[in-house]
Amino acid sequence: MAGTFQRRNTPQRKVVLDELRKLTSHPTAVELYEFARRQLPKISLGTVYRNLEILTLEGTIRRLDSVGAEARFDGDITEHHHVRCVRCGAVGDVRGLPGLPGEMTVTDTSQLGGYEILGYRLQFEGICPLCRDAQDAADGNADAEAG
Amino acid sequence: MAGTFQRRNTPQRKVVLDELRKLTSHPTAVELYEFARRQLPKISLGTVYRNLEILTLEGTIRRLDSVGAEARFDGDITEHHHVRCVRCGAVGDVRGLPGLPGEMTVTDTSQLGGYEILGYRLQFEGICPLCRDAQDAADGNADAEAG
DNA sequence: GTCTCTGCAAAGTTTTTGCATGCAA
DNA sequence: TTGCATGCAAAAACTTTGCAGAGAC
Repeated sequence: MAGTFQRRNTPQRKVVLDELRKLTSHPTAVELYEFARRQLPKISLGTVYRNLEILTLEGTIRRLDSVGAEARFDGDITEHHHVRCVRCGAVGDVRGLPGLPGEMTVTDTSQLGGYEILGYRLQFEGICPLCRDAQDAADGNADAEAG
Repeated sequence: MAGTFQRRNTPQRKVVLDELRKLTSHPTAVELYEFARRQLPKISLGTVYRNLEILTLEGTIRRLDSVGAEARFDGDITEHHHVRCVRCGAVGDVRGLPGLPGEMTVTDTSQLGGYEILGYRLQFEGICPLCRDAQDAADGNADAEAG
């Protein structure tokens, strides 16, 4: 039966989890691999992927599929949503958004195509502070080109 | 300058768009390619990808990055959200959800990490009717194993 | 005739997997 | 000692791109 395997606490798994929890940047697997290599130079990308999958299935971390081409990972599994910068792809956190239902209970599935709803994710799109600054700076020079 | 090119109305582009609009299954590029080949046997997957990108940039169709590993596409660009089946990966539509804010206006960016918000997507997760049926059937035999 | 689009194929990117060995428990 | 996990590398899955010829306008 699935789920009855004995999980082992290897240094690789610990480093992957520790590094992910240290980062607030929602890194990709490859980015996390680079960080992990600083502590375990021989760790392989395959191992990083395998541990990320295990930790995701355990519910220890969260996988963000919705933020672009590659998956990103979040060591913070408390309730929150994400913003993705449409310019640079950075991902930030969104918490306690005013005006949003803290919990949505959907009992009428007739408008859900018969799906049984397990949960939802709110995914914002926007422009991060750094790209806003860059845009503001560019706007100062853009008027001449607009005509 | 970008955007000044004259778009041509090729049969390939028409077929890609027509097939996508016929389907409500939010197909992947490869799935759409299979459908398109029935009308244009020599169409290439690269052409399908290129046209999907063009149509997306034009705003004629919608690309769904948020529903799994591969991108899916939606020929219906009216306002609606999506449900993804966590079992089989199918994607359904969600419309006029009661209790949801039809439009969210977020002016206080302090809780958004300084991001300028452009929009949002609501992404549901659930179990589709087919997988529910399969689960119900399986539950009848699962009691013995639970103990 | 011009210039975008196409088919084909190669290559790029991201993720998974096979296998022999390593190591946590 | 047992068997899950690792490193390495090949492969799979998905998407993009270069190029010469085709075809829309």
